[in-house]
Formats: sequence, C-alpha cells, structure tokens
Amino acid sequence: MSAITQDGRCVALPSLYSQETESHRCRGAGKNVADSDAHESIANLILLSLPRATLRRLQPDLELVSTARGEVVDRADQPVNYLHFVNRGLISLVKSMEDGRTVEIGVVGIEGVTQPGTIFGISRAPLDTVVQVPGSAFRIKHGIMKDCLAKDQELREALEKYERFALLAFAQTAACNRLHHLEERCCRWLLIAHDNALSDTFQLTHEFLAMMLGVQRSGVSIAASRLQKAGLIQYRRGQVTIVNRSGLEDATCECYATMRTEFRKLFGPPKSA
Amino acid sequence: MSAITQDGRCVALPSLYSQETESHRCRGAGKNVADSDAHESIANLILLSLPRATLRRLQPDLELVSTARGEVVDRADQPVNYLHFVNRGLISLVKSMEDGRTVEIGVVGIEGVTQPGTIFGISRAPLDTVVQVPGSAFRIKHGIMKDCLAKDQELREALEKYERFALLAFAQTAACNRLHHLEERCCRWLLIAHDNALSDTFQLTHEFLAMMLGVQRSGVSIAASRLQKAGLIQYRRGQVTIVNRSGLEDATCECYATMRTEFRKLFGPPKSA
DNA sequence: TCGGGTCTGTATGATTTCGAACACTACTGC
DNA sequence: GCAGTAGTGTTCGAAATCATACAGACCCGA
Repeated sequence: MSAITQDGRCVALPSLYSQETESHRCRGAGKNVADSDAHESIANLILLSLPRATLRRLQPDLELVSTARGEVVDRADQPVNYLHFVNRGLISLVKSMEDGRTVEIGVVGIEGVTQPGTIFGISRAPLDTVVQVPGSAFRIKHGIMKDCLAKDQELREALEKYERFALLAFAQTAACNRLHHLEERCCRWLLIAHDNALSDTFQLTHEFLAMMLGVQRSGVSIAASRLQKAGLIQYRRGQVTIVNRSGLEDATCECYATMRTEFRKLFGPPKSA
Repeated sequence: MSAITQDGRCVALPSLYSQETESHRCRGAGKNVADSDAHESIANLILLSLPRATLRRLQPDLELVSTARGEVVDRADQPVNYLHFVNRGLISLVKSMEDGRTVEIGVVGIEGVTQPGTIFGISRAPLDTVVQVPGSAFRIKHGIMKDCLAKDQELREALEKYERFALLAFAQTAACNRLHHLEERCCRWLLIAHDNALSDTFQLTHEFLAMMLGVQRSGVSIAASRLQKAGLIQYRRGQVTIVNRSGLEDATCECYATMRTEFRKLFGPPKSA
C-alpha cells in the first residue's frame, strides 16, 4: 500500500499502514514531506481507497487546511461543521475530566476522518478533537458529506470500515492505558505519531504526551529521557525525532502490533506490491 | 421514565435511566423481579421506546432467553448470529490481552443492545461479549434485524442514538479506568450493575469484577471489604447486595453521574412523570 | 540584552497497585 | 459425610506512579 502523489510519484507509507513485515525505513530527520507543497498530494487512505469517480465527485468540496498543534477541531457536545480527512499529522479524541485531567480515547491519522459517526447518527462531536501533531487535512462541510454519503455506497462502506477500525483501536487503547507501563505506552504513541507525521521529526512536548496518556508530565519526562538515552529518540523543546524505529517497536507493548494486524485484516493486503 | 409490563403495571426504573434527581429506592434484597416470570415483560429501553407498530413488527422475531453468568454471547472477530436486547442483567464488552488479562471496554444493560454496529458495517463482533450479571435478553437474528432496519427509520434512529450513548460511555469508562481509584471504580461498576439487575442482590464475584476493572483480584477483595465495612454493600460467595445505594453514589467518582447526564441528554426527559 | 514564558530534568516522600502466596470457608457433587 | 472446587481474607515486599516542587535551559519578543 502506498500513497500516489498528483504527479504520479509513489510514496512508501509508514509501518502501521504498510504491508511490509519489517518496515524500519527512517525518513531523513527534519525533512518534512509537504513543507513546501502548495498543492499537497492526497495521502489520506480513505480518500485514496475510493474509486476515481467517487473521489472526483468529492474533490470540489474538499478543502486543504493545515492543522496547528493544540488546535481544537471540534469540541465535545458541539455541532460538527467539518469532517477532516487527515493528510498528515495526528488528531486526538480526548476526554476531559472535571478536575482538568485528560485522556486520549483514540486518534485519527492519515487512515481516517474525524467524526465519522456524526454522518450516520447525532451530529454533535462526542469528544474534544484536538490536533496533536501538526500537519494538514482535507476538510469537507458536514452537510455536504452527508449528502454525498446518501448517494454513494462506496463512500458509505469506506466510512463504515473505518469506524470499525476506530472502535477496535479505541478498545485497544483503553486496555493498554489500563494495563501497560508508561514507557511502553510512550513508545506506542510515538510510533503512531511517526506513522502519521510522514516525517521522522515532529512537534510534541512532554506535557502534551502526558495529557494523552493520562499521566503526570514528570513521568513522561523520565520515560522520554530513558528512551533518548537508549538511542531510540531524540528531542529538544517540543520536537521529537524518531532515531531508531525498530528499537521503539521492540520497546512497546503488544498493542501497536495488534492494531497493525487489525488494520491489515480490515483493509486487506494490497492488490499487489 | 418507567418500564411498562404486559399487564400494565409500571415498574420504576433504576437511577441511571430514571429522571429523578435523587433516586435511592432500594428494592427488597433478594427479590428478583423476574425469577418466576415465564412471560417476562419488556424492560429494555430501546424496545420500549419504539412506536407500537414498529415493536409489533419486531416481536415475532424476538426470542426471550436467559443469560447465565460467564456466558459468551459473542466472541471477538467471530460472526454475530444474534443481537441481544438486554432485559435484565448486564453484558460486558471485554478486551483480552495476550497475557490473558482483561479489561471491560463497555457494558450493555437494559438501555441497549449488543453489537449495534454490526448492523451498519462489518458483521463480526469487535470484542468478546460476556454476561456479567445474569438475567435475560430478547434476541433476534442478525439478518432479520438488518432487514427490519432497512425498512424502519424509527428503529434505525433508536439504534443510532444508542450507539452514540455507548460511545460516550466507552470513553468515560476508558478515562475512568486510567484516572480513578480502584474503590471508586468498584462503586461505579456496582451502581451500573444495580441499575440493570433490577434487584438489589445479584451474582458477582471479586474475580469477575477484577477482570472487568483490569486489576488484581486481591485488590477488589480489599476494596469490597471496605465497602462492606462501611455498610454500603454486603456479599457472600458470588452474591452482592446493594445495601446503601446513596452511599455508593457518594463513594464513586464523577463518572457515574456523567454517564447519567449523558443518558438523559440523549433520551431526554420523559413526556411526563 | 534582558525579561518572561515554555519546556525539561530531577528530587522527594506518599500512595496505590502489583504480584504472589497461603489459609480459610462455603458450597457442590458424589 | 467427604473431597474437591470456588470464593474470600489477608499478608508482604516490590514496583509504578502520584503529587509537588524547584532549578536550569532554551526561546522569543521587547
């Protein structure tokens, strides 16, 4: 599976979404695929999976926007104006408690779209939806998307399949957050972020990561510095670089691999290599 | 909101699903509403919420079954044969990890139905689905349900609304399991079980509860014995009795109240008292 | 260049939960 | 009545994480 750029280039996709068994390709640190792309090519896997005709119908209504770290895309219980097909970066679904502590329930990466459920049922966001790793997304008005869906069986099926994956990932994350150690969970999160950042370096602070994992910031700092000492990552002031991806995969819990397996089961082996 | 029995009696519903602000009605310990009911009346809130015509159409295909503790209703990744409208008792959606440890992701009580998502999308169970508190359920063949849904907008909307609630509850549970203390979580679980058992006494072992909360059995024993000493519950060999419901509500975390609020927002205040 | 804010490193004791073990008790089936 | 199993009470040291604090490092804008 790979992303096809507008000019026909073929970009290898990162591990969670790729079919290679051992994919430890590290992209040049700091290189940011789309930094200078005015017309960013489509990397979102839902959009890429659609038949050409379907995609063409959607395209006039898709608007490329860049997403900034911390940006609140949707707020829990508020109406959803746009759906975001993530093209690069990571968007988190976050539950906030009364005392202000937070936990990430799930993420939307380049495999997905925000608020798929609002298309079928109630059109209010169930959770806070926040940009974790900045990047870009194709957004589409909620109402337009709803109309498109009514007319297009393929699109509907793609969303249903994605919802299925999202639910499985939520469950895995919930269990992981309960049962696994902080350091393992840090690794899991970094791997997923890496998969979606389309770059080995991306913005991320300990503070943010702590909020996602539902732990104290100081705990993340300790875990992160251990990972750094082990040569797996490098970071400085809100910027992480994945140095040794396969090392991270060894250091994480089963959950990352399980999600990858589920992803493949659902989205299947590609037609060919 | 209340359940209407076949002979017209009106049964007050327990707290999560009721509209009363402070509902500490404790039903006689040990009395089990339906123990001797051959034709158990409908208590499931989805079924009760349907228009009479819709319900009548469904009824020939609804089969009342009793659910035994530990019974596996559906297994993760296996095809779903029946949907279960829970009528009494509690069914858990459980994630099992490789080492055998488990965490409950969500529950289906009398407000819900198992596997609603399989009606819209992929028809395999996402999670292990296990009876936690024995009771009864109206089951319907998956295929028949799918057909009914295609023809019936009201039914579809009822399921979509329930799915929304389920997702919110999953998120709350996930966050709670990460952030709140074992004893508080025990209370939350007992309250929800109480709401669905339709009796103050129900079957439950420490072992089961530990698996649901993703903790050690000994931890549950300690918490449970504290709750017993505080006069909130009583138990003996796999059987719990809720003694002081309002005490439990005081001892639990915010999560129970939040779920109740969400439930009311979605299913609204009743037409009248 | 000088604040001021943000981010990280680290320390501390307190608390919670783990992990494992063992004894005891109540129920079940024979 | 007895053996076997299931369920509970309890212990204990170990480990993880909390909660809080503070200092230093880096970055930005005035």
